[in-house]
Amino acid sequence: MDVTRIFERLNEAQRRAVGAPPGALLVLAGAGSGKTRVLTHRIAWLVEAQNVLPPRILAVTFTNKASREMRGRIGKLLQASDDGMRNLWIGTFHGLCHRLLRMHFEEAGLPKNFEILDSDDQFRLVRRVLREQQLDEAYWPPKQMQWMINQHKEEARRARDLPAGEGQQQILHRVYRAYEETCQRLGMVDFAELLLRVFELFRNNQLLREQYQRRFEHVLVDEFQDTNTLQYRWLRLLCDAHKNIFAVGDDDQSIYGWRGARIENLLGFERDFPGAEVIRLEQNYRSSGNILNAANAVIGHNAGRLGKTLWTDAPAGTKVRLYAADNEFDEARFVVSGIAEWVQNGNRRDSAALLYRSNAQSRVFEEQLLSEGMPYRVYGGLRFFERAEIKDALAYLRLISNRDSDGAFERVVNHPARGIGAKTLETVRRRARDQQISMWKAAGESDGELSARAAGALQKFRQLIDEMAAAAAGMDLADTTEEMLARSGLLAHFKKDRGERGETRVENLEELVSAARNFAADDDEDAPDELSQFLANAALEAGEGQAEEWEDCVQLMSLHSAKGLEFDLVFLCGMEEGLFPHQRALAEGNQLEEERRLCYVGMTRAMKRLTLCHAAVRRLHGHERYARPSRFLSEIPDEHIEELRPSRISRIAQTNNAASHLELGRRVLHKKFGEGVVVDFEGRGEHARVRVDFAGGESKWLVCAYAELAPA
DNA sequence: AATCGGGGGCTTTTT
DNA sequence: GCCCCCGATT
Repeated sequence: MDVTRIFERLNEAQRRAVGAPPGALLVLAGAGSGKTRVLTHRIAWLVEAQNVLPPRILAVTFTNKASREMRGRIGKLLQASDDGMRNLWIGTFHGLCHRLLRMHFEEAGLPKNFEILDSDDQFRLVRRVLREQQLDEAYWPPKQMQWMINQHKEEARRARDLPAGEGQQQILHRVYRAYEETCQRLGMVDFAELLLRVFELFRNNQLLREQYQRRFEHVLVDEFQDTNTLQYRWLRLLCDAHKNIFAVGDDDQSIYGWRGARIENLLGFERDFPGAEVIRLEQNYRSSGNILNAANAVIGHNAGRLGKTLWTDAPAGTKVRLYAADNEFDEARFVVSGIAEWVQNGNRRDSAALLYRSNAQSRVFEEQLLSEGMPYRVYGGLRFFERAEIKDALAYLRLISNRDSDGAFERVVNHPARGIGAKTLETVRRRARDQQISMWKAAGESDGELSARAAGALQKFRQLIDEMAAAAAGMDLADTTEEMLARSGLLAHFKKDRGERGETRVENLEELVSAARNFAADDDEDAPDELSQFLANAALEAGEGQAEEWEDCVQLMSLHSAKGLEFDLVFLCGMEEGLFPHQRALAEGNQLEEERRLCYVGMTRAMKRLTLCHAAVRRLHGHERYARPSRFLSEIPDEHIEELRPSRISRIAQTNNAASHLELGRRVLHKKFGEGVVVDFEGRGEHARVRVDFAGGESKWLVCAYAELAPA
């Protein structure tokens, strides 16, 4: 056991964290401070220096990607065999809960073959429940109902825990209750349910709780600032006996408040775990000095931080560049030419990233990149297992695996078309509802209510699925998938769709076959069959946004997607008030700090060069908008900034002292014309003129020196 | 059953 | 202004 090997590549703070005595420990890990390194080394230290057995350790992450990466790094560190690593539980909250529920489905009150609903499946089920409850979707938007249900679940509230309520409340609760009942009846588990079930299981079952509290003697959590209420309660329950929790997070990088993440979990850690130690990792190994200091200055404007100041040994490097574009096209031209130059200087394209606040901004950049012939990759959008054709194929597989899967039945019973129309389905649906049976079973009953043709079509469909299932029994997963694609007519359906869209869909379906071929199922004796595992995996891990792209590409993504990544060259675009910080965040009032954290996250992605851009004019929602530069820009001290082109906006002020309050987008008041907005300017000194769009619809050029424009 | 067009909406995302 | 969804139309 060579403990020095574990410590030798760590700095002082990292060592303190890795070698801390058991107990509650909060590691505040700044951007680029070696967070994953500390987590992985902590586990190595527990195993090698403390002789903790790997099955005694539980490590929780948020994304599959993070858990894969951690598993890989620990494997290398421990030089453990695959078998040794299998005993080490590393996974996402949802993945771990799924595993626990598979093992304890009975105690959790679930059928053995329970199915996982992804967000889309859940949405469809909610919509179905609404229809069954005779509620008008226009008044009760399924999206909002879904949100409401998840909200309750994340606070560990069941429908039965809610007061009866009145009016709207009463109906909401009725929907929630009906949704719960339907899920239970059909053996469906949505994402939040995975966690809630295990939480309730541990809470209500003392034996099991104590068993797992003993088993997982050491609990480690990554991205702790992203935990929601339920996840945090889940963790506390699990650690209740020993309080050995090693939580790593960064309050400054909390950017998911809008989806339930509670930064309070991090801020209140010392209160919830009395005697907890807090260690700060403040040495940054990523960015050069100017970039880091600029980012520090921005985040310094947030109140209510736990407090941390990152520093670096690295040289100051180039200053943060600031470009004031005329409009979004100018911005795109500037950015793309900057990347072209970077590439000409011998750098890789994929070391350059283009970051923005909202995905819609990517379009202009894409057009420019396309016209310059520069390969790029846009992150975001639908992921592999979320694509319609893939979900269609999965629905067939789900039916093969479980005939009672109503969601799957509804999705493909008439897709491709086989003469089973809306009327027939309505009858089947009603029958299923009345008798509390699945649609599959309802479709199999012949009570003479349906026309012979409709009944025949349903029988044919049932026969098709049965045949596919029978064939599947003697085949492996990939062959089953291939057979299903052929027999169902799905592949043929998309093949006759000429054009690019159909082509991509066929490619995706073919890709699904290779995904099935490469799928490594768990072959424990108590593991579910291969197909069930594949389906669960598809729900829990939606896969990459695009088929793996090996070409060296410029990276385009939202600021949120960029978290956790790093690039030599970063362009942070669209830094305008209203866009970033976003209008909706400003309107909500308390969300400015999260926007600022997002800015901090974006800036700290850059290793060598960071360029910030804003445009004076931007077309947004069909209107030209004149926006002031983001307040975040003015929060960066001048000493770290190099202005590549003075802003047109500040030029108005520079060229005309008398009109220094004038800038594009500013509301002004004119004695005669009333209130308006400054939309353009020209000239300098006493000749400076501005164009003002007045509220009455008139647009006028006014000479600043005479017009006496007052701020509105 | 596919296609057209009107209407609404329009921040960020993982599981 | 663009995109997606839904309903109506062929």
